[in-house]
Amino acid sequence: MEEKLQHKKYIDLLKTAQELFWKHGYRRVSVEEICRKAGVSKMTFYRFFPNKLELAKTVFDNAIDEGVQRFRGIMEDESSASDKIKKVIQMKLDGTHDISQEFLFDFYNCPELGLMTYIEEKTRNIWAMLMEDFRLAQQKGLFRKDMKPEFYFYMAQKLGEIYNDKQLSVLYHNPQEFIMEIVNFFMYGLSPHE
Amino acid sequence: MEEKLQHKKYIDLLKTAQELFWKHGYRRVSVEEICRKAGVSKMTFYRFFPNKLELAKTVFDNAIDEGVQRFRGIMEDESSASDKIKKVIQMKLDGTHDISQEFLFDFYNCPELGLMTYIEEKTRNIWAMLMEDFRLAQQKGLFRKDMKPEFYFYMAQKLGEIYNDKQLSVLYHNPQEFIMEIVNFFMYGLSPHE
DNA sequence: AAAATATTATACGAAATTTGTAAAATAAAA
DNA sequence: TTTTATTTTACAAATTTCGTATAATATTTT
Repeated sequence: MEEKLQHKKYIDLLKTAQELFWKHGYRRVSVEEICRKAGVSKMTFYRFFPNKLELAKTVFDNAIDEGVQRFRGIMEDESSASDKIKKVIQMKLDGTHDISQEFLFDFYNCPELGLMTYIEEKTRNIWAMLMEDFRLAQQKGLFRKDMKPEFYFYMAQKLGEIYNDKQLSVLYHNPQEFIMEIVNFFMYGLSPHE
Repeated sequence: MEEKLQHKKYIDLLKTAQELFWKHGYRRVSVEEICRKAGVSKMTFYRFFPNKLELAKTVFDNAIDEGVQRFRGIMEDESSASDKIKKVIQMKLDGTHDISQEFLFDFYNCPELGLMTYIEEKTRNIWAMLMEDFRLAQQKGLFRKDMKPEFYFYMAQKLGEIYNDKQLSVLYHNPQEFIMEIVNFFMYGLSPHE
């Protein structure tokens, strides 16, 4: 039974944990709560994970992997460059796939040592990987060439924060309108289009 | 200093508490967290509220009062009957003003005794009050007369649940579209309009 | 400035929650 | 049946949270 991924209970635990962590962060969620909601006993939990922290790391890793996969999927499909950007942005704003701020905050500010370096290292690797992907797409002519990839990702990162800004969001009648404003600014800057 | 409402700190505590309770429910939020976020020391907290539970009750009461006030505001303004209904529905779907499910769940399932009866009693009173308001508006010809007020409120109550149904929501491209579908169904049933 | 008041910082014991483990009881599979 | 997987229950240790007491600091009032 070395292959944990085969076990339904293992999958259930991961899913439930992500759901709760995404919503409430790391510290607000207890192991027992996860077990209860996933319909798994605490004992089997501890057969799959040595402790709560390792569970969180696994959830974190999987989320990153899935994110990278999605990103590549978007990059490799047939759509136009602007569509690609839109899709990436919408993925970020969606929230269910991207890593939740709530979770990241707890995860990062956890007194347990080694977590910050863990996240930083992981992030650095992903960062380099995505950067390379972007550079390739750029060479193929998908994106403006006079733009540093780092800047693109930095701005994409900022979108989440902007989107969560209450002060700004009240200016729009609904979330969709707000998203489109952000996307459009990101796509066309201040210049008119079409 | 009998008038607590005059104190800025008191207001800050209530606001912060509601924000956190609404998001994470009752049990996940600690007094210290509220104090920290509100920028108030724990001591002053306990000068305003005897304990966490009383704070929650106050938050709850205020939310209900504000809800009733909003409802009456909508009822008394100049707009058409259909606009009134739309506004009430949108208020319910908005979520920031309405009482959060997360909070209500914890609040209700709390082991502390007397809470359920507390909520039930409070709810019963509000219910009667709103019912009377609705009946009056109905007499003035604002709403269809062959409809029981109770049914109207029951359906309005159900809207929240429907709106939160994931299975249904994926059928729509964005939340706004989904809301409009619900509103329209509520407004016109199956018959075409305009 | 001095006195009175409001607020915070810190420390603390008691209660409650959470963690991770152990052993016995059930259920499922070989 | 025997083996394996899972749950239930109980538990000690660690952590968190609650609510209070006391001393220190800031703010207002006189």
